Amino acid sequence: MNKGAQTRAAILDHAVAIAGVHGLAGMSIARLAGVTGMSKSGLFGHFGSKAALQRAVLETAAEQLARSVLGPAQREPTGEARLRSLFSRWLAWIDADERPGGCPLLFASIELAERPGELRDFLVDHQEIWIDRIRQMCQKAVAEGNFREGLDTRQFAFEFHGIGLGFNFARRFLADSRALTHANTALDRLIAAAS
Amino acid sequence: MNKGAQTRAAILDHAVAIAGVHGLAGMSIARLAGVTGMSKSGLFGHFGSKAALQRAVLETAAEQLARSVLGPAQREPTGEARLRSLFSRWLAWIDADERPGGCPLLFASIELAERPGELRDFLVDHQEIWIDRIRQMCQKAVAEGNFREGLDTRQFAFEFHGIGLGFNFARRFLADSRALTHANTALDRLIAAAS
DNA sequence: GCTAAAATCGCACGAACGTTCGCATAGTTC
DNA sequence: GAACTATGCGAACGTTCGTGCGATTTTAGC
Repeated sequence: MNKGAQTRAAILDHAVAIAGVHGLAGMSIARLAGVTGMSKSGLFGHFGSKAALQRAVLETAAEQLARSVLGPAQREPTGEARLRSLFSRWLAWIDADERPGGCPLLFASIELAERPGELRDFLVDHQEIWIDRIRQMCQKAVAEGNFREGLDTRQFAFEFHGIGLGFNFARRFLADSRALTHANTALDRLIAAAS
Repeated sequence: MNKGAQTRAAILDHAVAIAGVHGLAGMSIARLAGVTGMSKSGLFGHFGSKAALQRAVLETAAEQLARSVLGPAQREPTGEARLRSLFSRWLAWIDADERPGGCPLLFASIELAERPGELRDFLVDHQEIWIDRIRQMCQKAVAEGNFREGLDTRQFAFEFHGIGLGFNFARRFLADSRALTHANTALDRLIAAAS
């Protein structure tokens, strides 16, 4: 890896963390330069614009999510087991200490919900794909007989997603120690109703 | 009402809307002055600091929520009916056109999740009370025999809240037309399991 | 080890930010 | 209507924002 690419990756690691705390808009180049030990202009040169930096942050976060949540889950056996694996890895990703603010993509989605533009489009695409992945896994569980025939898989994905959002809120904002138990219980109930 | 209080209220109405789109940090005094037709300094004088303005915005939003969601629900008969009323009014509040960005308190909670301070404390208090209200209504439904004895009311409140978050996300961010149906189905399932 | 390219820096810019101030005007009270 | 206060404005402050540019250092290929 080039020196440039190397530096760029290091910058983005810090940037994801900052964006998780202060949001994409609150992630200023001066602050980012401070924590990376670079000059503003030196850092800026890697991206060319603030928007490009924000875009790179979202792409980095999406890659990290794919690598540490979706990827491992897809190596599990299909059906209910894979769904459960995805769920627990997703919660762990949200709760990870090294990434303050929980899931940066969730934060950015709320932040940009009413602000049309390239960044928002990227996020909508990502989140729609994410929810559809859940639906597909659910569909697979139906096909394999884990879940009952005729199950509304879209409804399942909606509720699955809602539990994750509730966990993100309870854990990161309210610092509720019971959040994990509640989320797991909710998933058990969801799966039981689907079986 | 004084001229001052009147103007202040008008400012805050606009401020809640702007905060719902751009967040508390992105709600600049210049922008707010623009939509209210005032000068920056004239507007600023009503609050004395940006932080005080932000605080007033949160208090205004909390009052609006209490007036249009919690209050009416508490005039319904207790038990399951009141919970259902609270739920549908909550969804309507999230989906209201005149308040872009959904629930401004939800947005602010995510925004300030990792930024300790007076504003965050206010929000944590508010959200804990909100979730506890759900729990209390659930408890009442148990006492009245709508719900089964021994029901975990905290768990119920967690799931109830998660459905609302899922609806907020699907409706405001993904613009999913099926969100309302999904949320209502999820609530039915939650209540059926509690009965 | 030389050289071209890439990376980084210091510096400066215009714009927007929150905030302050003195002054005019509008509202309220008698 | 006079006296007083509350309200609002315009101009300016110092700071921070994203961005551009020329100079300088570091890296990579021969």
